[in-house]
Amino acid sequence: MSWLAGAAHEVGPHLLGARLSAHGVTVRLTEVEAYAGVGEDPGSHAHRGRTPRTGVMFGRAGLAYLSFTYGMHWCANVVTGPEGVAAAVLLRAGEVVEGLDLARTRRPGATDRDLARGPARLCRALALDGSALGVDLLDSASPVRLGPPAPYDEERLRAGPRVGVRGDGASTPWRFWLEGEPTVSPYRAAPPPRTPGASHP
DNA sequence: TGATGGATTACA
DNA sequence: GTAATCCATCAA
Repeated sequence: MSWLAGAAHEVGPHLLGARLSAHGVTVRLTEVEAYAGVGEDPGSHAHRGRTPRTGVMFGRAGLAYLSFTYGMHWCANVVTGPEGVAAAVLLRAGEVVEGLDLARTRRPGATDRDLARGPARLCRALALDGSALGVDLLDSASPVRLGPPAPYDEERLRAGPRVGVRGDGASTPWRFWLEGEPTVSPYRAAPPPRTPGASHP
C-alpha cells in the first residue's frame, strides 16, 4: 500500500508538487487530471473495459501508464487503483527543476516555462515513451521515479473540468492544478462556472 | 485556425 | 477488413 493508492480524484491533488525523475531530468508536478474506470468515466481510456492498450491501467497503484496519442505524442499517467480496477492520474504539466540543460536539448526552441507545460511536452522533456510502460514509479531502480508527496499551501489548489472530455463527464472537476504556477498548461486556466441563462454576446 | 500523424477500437 | 476517434503540438 502506497500513498499512490486510492481513488484517482483523491490521489490527484497529492501528486501536485511531487517530483518526477526520468533520464536525467526532474520535474515538479503542477497540473494533473484524474480518470476513473469501467463505466464510471466516459473520458477514461478504460471506460469501455480492459483492452490490450489499457491493460496497465488495471494494474496495481504506482505503475506508470504511457499512452501514445495523435500519432506523435506520449502522455504519462500514474495508476492509482488496486489490481483489477482501472484508475489513473494523467500528468499534464510540471516545472523542470533538475537537468535543465538536458531538457532544453530535448525541446529545441521552447522557453524554460514551456519545457514541460503540457502532457506530451512533459514526456518529451523527460524522454518518456512506451519503454516506461508498466514500470514501478516508487522503485528506486526504475528508470522513472516519483518522489514523496510534497506539502503545499492548500489555498493554491484549484480544480476544474478536464481537457478533451465531453458529455456528462465534462462537468466533473477532476483537473487539479496549483494556482499561480506559470507552468500550468494554457487551456482555460480558470473556467468560470457557466450560469444558466447567460448566453453568448 | 489548420495540418499533422499513427495507433487503437468499434463495427460489419 | 474499414471508419471514426484520440488525455496534442506547432506553425501561421
